[in-house]
Amino acid sequence: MSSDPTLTELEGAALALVAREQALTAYEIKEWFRRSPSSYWSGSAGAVYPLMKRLETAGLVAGTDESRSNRPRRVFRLTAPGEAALQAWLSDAERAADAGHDPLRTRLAFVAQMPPDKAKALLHEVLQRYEGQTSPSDAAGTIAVHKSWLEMRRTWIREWLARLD
Amino acid sequence: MSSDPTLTELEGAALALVAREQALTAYEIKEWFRRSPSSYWSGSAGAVYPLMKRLETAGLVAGTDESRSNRPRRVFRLTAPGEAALQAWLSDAERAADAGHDPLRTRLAFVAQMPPDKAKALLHEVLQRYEGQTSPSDAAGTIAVHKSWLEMRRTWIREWLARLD
DNA sequence: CAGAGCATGTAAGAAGTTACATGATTGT
DNA sequence: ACAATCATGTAACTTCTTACATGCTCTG
Repeated sequence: MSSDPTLTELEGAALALVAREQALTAYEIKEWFRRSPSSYWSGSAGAVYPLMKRLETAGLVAGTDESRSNRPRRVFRLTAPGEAALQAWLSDAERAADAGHDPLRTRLAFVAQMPPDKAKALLHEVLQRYEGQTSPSDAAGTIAVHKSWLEMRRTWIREWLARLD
Repeated sequence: MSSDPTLTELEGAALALVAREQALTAYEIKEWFRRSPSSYWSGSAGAVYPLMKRLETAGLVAGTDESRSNRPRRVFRLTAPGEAALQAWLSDAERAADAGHDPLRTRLAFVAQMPPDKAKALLHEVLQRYEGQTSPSDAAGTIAVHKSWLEMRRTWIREWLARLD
């Protein structure tokens, strides 16, 4: 940001959330990030409140004060420039094709530095942790993506377990 | 870091690289990160040189000055505590099970906010970009992981293309 | 009506990015 | 010998994290 129209991943996701729900407070957006299964979206107040201020300054969201008592309550809605920026961010194929950050993939890249039984134990434990995931209550589309992603990962891990034998 | 033994992902990967190659300079590590297919590992000097200094201060690598002329040249090797820290980092199942950061997954989570033809176009372009990837010259294990990861992703994307029809 | 925890922030610090500086080395 | 680029950093800035402050609102 900072007068550059390119959104960070956090900013883009926040914008997409506001678009989906029509109207959200910074707190609600923060909570969504916090509940997400990735620690990349840590959902800290120190990240989200300033982020929404940046988006508002950039004119991508409009905040209205909807306090119903003395406590301030700022509700954000998407603006027309915000909708355009969101579409550009969503359809950015270069970003979408990036390999991102994948702690398991990184460790597999160095699996030769581990004793084989430790490597297999690691993969088994990751599988178990995948099982233990409770699907967070969220929009149906988000849940479907996470479910199919988990399924893909399980297949991938089983393939590597077989390869390590 | 900062006297805490828990390594960041960048630190762990740097340590694993040093372990794999026996002896590396900060420059060589930086270049490895830069060539990686993920922009998460941007491979900037401003990240890697201070990082290696941190690892050395923490006693996880030992740097020796191997200048052969006036130019300084610092070569890092793994220490015994470094080996222990590396093994702990590699077999950290909690980190490995984290969903990490995945730009495509994030966009799919908000695919309902996109016009369907735009969504399909995005997935097709990501597939094309995957094709265009030249396998970076690196250790065989790293290449194998990236190849199988790409294959998994292609399958996943084709599944979503079918679902969007 | 007292305590828990909800909601809105801010402050200090960590870790990364881009951009620059500077000297060494290499190719022509 | 000159230019390109390799290699080693450093400086300023951005963004995120952790930790705190503060007042509101709900529940027993």
